[in-house]
Amino acid sequence: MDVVSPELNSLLPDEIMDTEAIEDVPHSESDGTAVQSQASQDTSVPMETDAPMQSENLSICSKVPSIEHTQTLTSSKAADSMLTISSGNEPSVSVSTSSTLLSLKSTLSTSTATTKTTDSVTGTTVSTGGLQKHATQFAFSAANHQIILNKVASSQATEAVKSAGTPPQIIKQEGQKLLVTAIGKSGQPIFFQLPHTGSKPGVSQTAGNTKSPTPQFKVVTIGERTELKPVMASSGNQVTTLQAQQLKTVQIPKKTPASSAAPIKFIITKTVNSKGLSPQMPVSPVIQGRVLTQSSPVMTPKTITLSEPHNTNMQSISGKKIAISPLKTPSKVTVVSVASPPSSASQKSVALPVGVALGQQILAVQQSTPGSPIKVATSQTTAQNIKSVPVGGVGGSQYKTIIPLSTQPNVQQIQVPGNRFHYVRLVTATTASSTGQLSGPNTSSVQTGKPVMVGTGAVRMSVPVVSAQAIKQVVPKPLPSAAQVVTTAQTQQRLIMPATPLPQIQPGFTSLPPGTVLAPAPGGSSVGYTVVPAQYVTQLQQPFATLASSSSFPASGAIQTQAKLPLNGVSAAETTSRPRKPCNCTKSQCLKLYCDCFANGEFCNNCNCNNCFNNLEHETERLKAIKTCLDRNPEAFKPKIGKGKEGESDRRHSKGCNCKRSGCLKNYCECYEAKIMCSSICKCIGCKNFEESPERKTLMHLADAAEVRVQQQTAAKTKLSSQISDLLMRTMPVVSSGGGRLPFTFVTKEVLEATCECLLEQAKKAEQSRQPQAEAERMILEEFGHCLMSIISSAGKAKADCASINC
DNA sequence: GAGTTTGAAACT
DNA sequence: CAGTTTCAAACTC
Repeated sequence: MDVVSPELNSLLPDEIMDTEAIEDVPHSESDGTAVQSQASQDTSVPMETDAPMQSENLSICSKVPSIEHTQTLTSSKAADSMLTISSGNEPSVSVSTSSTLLSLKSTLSTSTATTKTTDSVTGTTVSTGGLQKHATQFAFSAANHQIILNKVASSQATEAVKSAGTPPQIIKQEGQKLLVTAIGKSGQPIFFQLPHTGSKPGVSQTAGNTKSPTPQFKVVTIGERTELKPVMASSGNQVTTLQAQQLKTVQIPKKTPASSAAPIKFIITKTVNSKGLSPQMPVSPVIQGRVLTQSSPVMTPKTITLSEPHNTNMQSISGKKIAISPLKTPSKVTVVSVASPPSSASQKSVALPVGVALGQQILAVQQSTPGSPIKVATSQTTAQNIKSVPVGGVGGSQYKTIIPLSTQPNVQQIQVPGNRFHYVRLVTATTASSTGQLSGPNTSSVQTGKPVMVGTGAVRMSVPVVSAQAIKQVVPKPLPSAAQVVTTAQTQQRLIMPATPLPQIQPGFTSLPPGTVLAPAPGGSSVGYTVVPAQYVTQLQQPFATLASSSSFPASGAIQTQAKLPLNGVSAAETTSRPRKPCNCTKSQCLKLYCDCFANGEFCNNCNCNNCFNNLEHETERLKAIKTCLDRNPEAFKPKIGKGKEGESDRRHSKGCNCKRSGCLKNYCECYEAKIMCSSICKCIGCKNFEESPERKTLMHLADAAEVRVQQQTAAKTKLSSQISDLLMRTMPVVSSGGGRLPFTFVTKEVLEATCECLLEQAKKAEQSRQPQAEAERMILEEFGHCLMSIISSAGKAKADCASINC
């Protein structure tokens, strides 16, 4: 799910802000997508943070008739994290984790066979046994570093939990349950109850209901994060087989005690098997897991990923849109299933954004010191409007799901085709995971409540915004010496953002540049924010919608690791690679719009600038500069190339150029640079950048010709290189085989001179004997033949000698 | 790579 | 709002 704060929405380009495709859904049908913490009164709660929380309890309730379901959960252990999500009819997700180091890889297939997977590193075992297609629940338990994923009756699960001595937080979600209890160190089991039944609210699901709707989304983040993860849920009656395609993700970044325990990251994604698409086929969940990270012995962050492949065919959702109301009602989140046919319009998805608000409503996420459990309860009153709008006018339309920033803890970068700007969407793990399965073979629908991204893939996946400290650690250029980045083969750098309180600048947040994300500073709910450019996310190469926790967020410079989990079918490198010209600013400190990096809402990275302040180390100055620019021009950070008026070209410069000498046919001209023609709003002099301009045509023709020439040259080079390589490959065997050398290699200078002397001597001999010219030539040629034979003979002999030596 | 040109941004 | 200055990218040599 894409998230853009209401404030940022106002800054988004027209493409994004286009609300034509918005399908607004009445709030009454949103099934309680709102999520609000009890402490939501604190509007300054950071949107997201990886603050050094040792524990947290989250309760997200959707479709709760009354506040009674909104509870503040209390964790008895400092290291425990608990998140409870419940929707109206008691569908719920409850996750509680301890500091147990855990790596899990499991797969819950549709078959009844028992699957047991043991992680080779941690020995964590996940087994799924006796899974019945009709079973409504399975218990996912972990004890002593062992997670057992079983499909059990709800009662069994409850008993198991009780036996484990850890009262689980059970959130019933219509048609499914997800219950996770504390893992680990005390042997508490983890239970994931994922009932499939479409039973009525409050009714425990029973096995055998094969037609029950599949579990809805799940994004559960547990750990020491202060922000709450958005949870996508749907009401039971509206769950259809199409929704079975929903990807379900549960992220449980678990922060262990700072001493030696490693943070735990749970990433649980669940997607119904494609076979479940068939109405006749019972839908069975598939859970896949993998160990995402392994880090240093001191800190051993481990990630449990339970994922169910999501086989959503994005093609099928073309033309469908997730309607999200943009800014009108920021406190409302409505996710409309756009994939399903109108006939199945009954589908509803409930977005339960658990994300931390950015200076807005949303949950109050309290951060406690290590050892002090945090209690966070959220209600659904702060549902955010979400919209999906077509963006980009090139290469087909794309849709972006935008919801207020406040509801999403994760960011997802949006790249609009033809647009230099890069936007950050706050996305849930569910979103990220779902997009990762775009190529899936199935179906015609998109789960409700899921973000829909249709397009050519220009929409980039993102990385979660982590705590300010985390971001700061990996600030590319201004990286402080104390910063540490430790990565392993599967670890990921994390951002450490500064905790600089910036309350005085917060008013300016109402109009941040696009591509900027506010991240809360750790240590408090109202401390400050860090503006994180969208591009910065990719700079850090964190194309994963996973949230990691760390054991020590305090300024100690904790090492952060992030597991790599390719999303959207794109590898990390592919996802993160986005070429950008480095700036060369020398006087502006990269805090003025002269700097392209700054103008694009990006941090400078690998630039050639001097005295750069466009980084996290100078966040205060940067924010001030942003505010200054916005004061001067509220649209300063809007893309200059936007939609034109009716009947005009889709793309045109928003302000028009003012060229005087370039004829608008050089890159000095912003219109020309953007490969668009000047429009009526341009104030250029001597403009030649119009449709019928012969100069422009000539220039374009030359440019095309040059491009063709370059391509041809490249092809020629490639071909030549290939031929050379081929030739070498042919000759190499001759040379290398037997260790011999070709005869001609024996024709050295000395041999040549000797041969010539022989030939001359033969010529003298013929002359002295007064032989006819023909005879003389014959004698010389014969001598030449003798010489060649000698050379060949010598070569052969040397080869034989060499071979004998080698033997 | 240094110097020049250019036009947007910033400033007055 | 207009004129001027500043700035960095584009361009030229």
